[in-house]
Amino acid sequence: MPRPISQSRTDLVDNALAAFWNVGFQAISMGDLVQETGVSRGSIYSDFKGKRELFHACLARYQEVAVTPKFARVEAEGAKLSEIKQFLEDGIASQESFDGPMRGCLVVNTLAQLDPADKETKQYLDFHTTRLTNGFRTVFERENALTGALSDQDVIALAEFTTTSVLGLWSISRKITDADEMRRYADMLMSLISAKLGVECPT
Amino acid sequence: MPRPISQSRTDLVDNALAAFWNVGFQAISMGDLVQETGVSRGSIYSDFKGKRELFHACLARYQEVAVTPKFARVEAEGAKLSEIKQFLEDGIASQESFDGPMRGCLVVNTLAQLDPADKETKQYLDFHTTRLTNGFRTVFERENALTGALSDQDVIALAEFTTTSVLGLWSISRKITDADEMRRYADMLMSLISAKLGVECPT
DNA sequence: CTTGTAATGGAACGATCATTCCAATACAAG
DNA sequence: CTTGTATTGGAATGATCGTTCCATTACAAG
Repeated sequence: MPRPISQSRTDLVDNALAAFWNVGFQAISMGDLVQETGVSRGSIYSDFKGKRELFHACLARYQEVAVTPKFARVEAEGAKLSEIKQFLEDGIASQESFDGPMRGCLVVNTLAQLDPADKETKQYLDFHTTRLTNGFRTVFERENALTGALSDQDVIALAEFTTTSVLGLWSISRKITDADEMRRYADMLMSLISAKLGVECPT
Repeated sequence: MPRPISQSRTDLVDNALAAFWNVGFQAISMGDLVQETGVSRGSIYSDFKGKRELFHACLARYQEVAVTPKFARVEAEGAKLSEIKQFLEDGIASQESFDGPMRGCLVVNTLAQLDPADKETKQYLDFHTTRLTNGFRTVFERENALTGALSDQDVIALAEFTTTSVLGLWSISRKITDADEMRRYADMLMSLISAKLGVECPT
């Protein structure tokens, strides 16, 4: 039965995002995508040039539906270390409650199978890491303004470190079944950052 | 010309390891593997049941040729924080001098595209992370014996954190072109660990 | 109702994949 | 030289892949 209910194309991207996230870009086929999204081959190819372009749309959408809801509080005016702690807890809780395989972070997963020649995909990954680092840095600058414990360079280095370290959390999350191990990681990260900044560790 | 010089099968695994590491398990084909290793299809399939089993042999070999040469000093009797610092610097220098695309760490790459149902491959990844955590933990215990700053639980948590954090370094290394950024990360990690343990940061 | 549009299900295509198979052949052992 | 074995290059297989194409059809606009 062709032409059922005309559905917004947001559905396509949202469902494709879930599929890419759960299974991986390389591992999932266009046939799978047709089934998972409920959108026909013809429609997918009329909206996107191919699998890769659809994936790019999903990477952009990932920021909206997965990153922003959790990270916006860190980017908010006046955010402090407790907002970073909450960001980590949100991510862990979200992974914990997700009914399915450990999917980790789409950006981290993509990073690991990125074709070095694929500059276009790389830009989406750069955006993500830059976003995290900027968010962390602004918070660290705000905290550091009170104590002046760190130089500007050190604040930036601490922000870059935090981003890298968080990527590690999502990397290893794909084989971790115990969310408490992730919480121990988050507590330790907060403890180390607080000590470096010379402020109280949020509880 | 069939049957040239009989080469040890170590060549097969070593060259296959390089191929898996550079290109990735999913992205590389058996045809590529035949070309990269110089071993015929028939021989590969007579030595290994298939692509997956060959990959497992490569994951095991990875420990010998990539991990042990760098991490053994951390696992050595009497190793201290300076050995961990050297381990990080070794990895960064190795990535820096490698002539080719940023390959990162084979274990981290595999983690990101691991089929959750593939318990067999998962064991090789578990081995790696356990190895790192144990190595870090032993060093931290040795350092902590001097100051007694941390509880046994905290020492373990710090070791787990360090492992996770290092995985993050190798994850992001695949898109980093500037080795100095990795060095800043390593310095910050050493600084944070030293502070937590209450000992001098190795220089 | 008529027309135009948008989306359908599914066939078709050429490429590539992992795997199997085998006749041909080089070398070691006798 | 003869035999046995290990390895070869390459054909063959059956499956799956991304992509293209299209007749069909539901719905909105007139």
